[in-house]
Amino acid sequence: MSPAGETQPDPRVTATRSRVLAAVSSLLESGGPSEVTHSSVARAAGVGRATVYRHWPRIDALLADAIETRLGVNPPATTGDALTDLRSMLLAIVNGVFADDSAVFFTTLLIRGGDTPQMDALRREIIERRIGAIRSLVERGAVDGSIDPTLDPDRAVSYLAGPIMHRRIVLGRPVTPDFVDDLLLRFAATPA
Amino acid sequence: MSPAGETQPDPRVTATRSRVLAAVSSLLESGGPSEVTHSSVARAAGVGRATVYRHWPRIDALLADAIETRLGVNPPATTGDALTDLRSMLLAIVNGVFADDSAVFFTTLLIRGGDTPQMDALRREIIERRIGAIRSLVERGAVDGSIDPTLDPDRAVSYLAGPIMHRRIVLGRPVTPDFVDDLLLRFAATPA
DNA sequence: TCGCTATGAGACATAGTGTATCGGAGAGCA
DNA sequence: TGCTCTCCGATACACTATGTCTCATAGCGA
Repeated sequence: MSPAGETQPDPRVTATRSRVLAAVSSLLESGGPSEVTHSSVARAAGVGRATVYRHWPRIDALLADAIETRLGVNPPATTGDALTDLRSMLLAIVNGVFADDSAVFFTTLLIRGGDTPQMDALRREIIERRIGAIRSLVERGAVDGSIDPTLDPDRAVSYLAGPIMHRRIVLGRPVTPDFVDDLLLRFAATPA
Repeated sequence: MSPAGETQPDPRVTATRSRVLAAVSSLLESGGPSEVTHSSVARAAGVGRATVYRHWPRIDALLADAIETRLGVNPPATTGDALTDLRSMLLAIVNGVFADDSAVFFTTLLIRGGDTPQMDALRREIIERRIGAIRSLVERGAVDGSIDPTLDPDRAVSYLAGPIMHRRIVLGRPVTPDFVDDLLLRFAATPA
């Protein structure tokens, strides 16, 4: 018998779900959110159109699920001093949310964020998770002395994530570790 | 007779054009780019559907025109030293591209930027105009001594515009003059 | 093996899209 | 004022997309 209350999901369901979500990812990357429709997704996934409607009656939910599976994970590191941790945190963000093929997911989240409660909740959650992490590191750094104590944690978030986002999404140029280091040196590190 | 070669535009054309573009702006603000269709625009503008198709056979062109009329103007100031000018430039950007009711236009430009050559050209032009202005001010400031000479003009653009964009679009919080001042002090001003 | 559930295929009404046509109203000019 | 030309709105049309429903089939768990 399966563990009490925990029913094993039907492998057919998980199979179609992953096939569909993979198709959504692919469509989102190649053509943006406007290309993601029930029909196009069904065609791309090799799945019946009615099946897509069954699982995700609304497009928002479909987009939200696809975005979540892509941007959901975010492994923060907690070793060393706060500045070092902040550095690896920012690099993780660069290679995660702002990675070449993930940027569309993030901008979609931003622009479609207010469309539906589910989407809005996802937007808040994904953003807040990163914001909170940066914020607490800045606060810790003010104590252990590795980060400028006059830096307002609330603004620091924009100071640090903003330039990365701008360079990647507005300018469409790569964000190198050197960029992040210079950013930290100018903004966050304790002045000599 | 009208001036050689320059024919005065038909007032009917300019009238419908402005009515339609106003409707697009309104739809874009209230519901985002996905709400902007030939039908919805025609309905909102009180104009025949065929008329919209006549002027803008493609939606991209319609969006591009609406975005251009909104974000097209950008009055830069050139008095005082470079840092002062940079400050007023950033404040102009805050009250222009990133103003409450203009932010959608900018994000639309970002996400739909690659859709069509016209849209892409507009995106480049609008961004480059601001980028170029900031860049040249930073270069000037390195000479007149008001801006940190070790600041790479290329990166300065992201350092300055990024945080503003992040605070406004990602966090959805207001960008005050004080925010800009602190930003300039930390990033651009010559270290004491 | 057997019930149960998810799926694919298709039917269906409805709504939206893009194009073409046509009469009427307004602009420009003498 | 009267004339011509252009633009507009309305309508028709073929076509595609959307959302819902039904039903036979195949794979699942026991």
